[in-house]
Amino acid sequence: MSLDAELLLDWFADTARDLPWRRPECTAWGVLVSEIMLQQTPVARVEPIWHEWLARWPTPSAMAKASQGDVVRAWGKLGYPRRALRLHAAAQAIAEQHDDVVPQDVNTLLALPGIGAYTARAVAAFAYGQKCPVVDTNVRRVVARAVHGAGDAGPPSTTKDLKDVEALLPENDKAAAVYSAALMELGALVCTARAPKCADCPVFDACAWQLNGRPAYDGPAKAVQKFAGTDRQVRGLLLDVLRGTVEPVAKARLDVVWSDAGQRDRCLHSLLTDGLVEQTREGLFALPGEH
DNA sequence: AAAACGTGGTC
DNA sequence: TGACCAAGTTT
Repeated sequence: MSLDAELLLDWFADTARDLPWRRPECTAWGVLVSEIMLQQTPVARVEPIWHEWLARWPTPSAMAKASQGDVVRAWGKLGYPRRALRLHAAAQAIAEQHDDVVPQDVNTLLALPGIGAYTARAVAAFAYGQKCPVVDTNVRRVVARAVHGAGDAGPPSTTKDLKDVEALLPENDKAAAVYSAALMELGALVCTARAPKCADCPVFDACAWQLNGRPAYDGPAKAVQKFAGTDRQVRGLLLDVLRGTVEPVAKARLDVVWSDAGQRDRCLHSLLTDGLVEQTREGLFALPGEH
């Protein structure tokens, strides 16, 4: 079972969103920044911040010169702010060890902080037009349905997932890279998690899920992430105070965001450990590297 | 290998 | 309204 590349490529050419990191003039650095920002964060929230970042830090070396605090503040409310710190560290590594050029090699990319199996291949494919399987949550869902005839993807298995997608890719490097983007776009726009728009699907006729009678997902239940009341929420509240000020603040300013002192202090400590917050000699708190 | 890690929109 | 979901990585 394989999906007709031409159908998907034609659909992509007609339907794909005009995203700034897909423009021909976008640099590899721009692609890398987009991929990090898009980890678990929707396109609509990434786009404006991406524009700000590329205008402010058009190259890895430009970002390498910024302070960690500047980067964390500019990250705003994209979420998972450790990504900002890791991207800053990656920028420094690229500037210092790779002549300010984003690496093309998957294994070299994998060695950079914050770059994992997905992002390394996304950069190789989308920034450099290489043929290599790019597997994200969209692609896993599309493959689970269209190829395996399941209702949804089961638990991830990097090795098997890469192999599944590798088998689908067209021979030609450039075509394979566009095909990878098309697979993701199909999952994002048509083959969605809830209420897939099968009537609009370019590979409807070849879809194993359709041919299989659209069975429901039968894999293990997916764990739902709680947020309210968790350390994640409290860390977010604490960091939000610091994002809003340039001057270091007294602990009392942080204490007001959460009533449970034990949880509050544990979270502040974890932020310090993560390097997202620093304490000044005077005992005040601030974003890192700005004082 | 499961769990931690932000934030906001949607149905 | 609250569960589910969003271009994952790290430990």
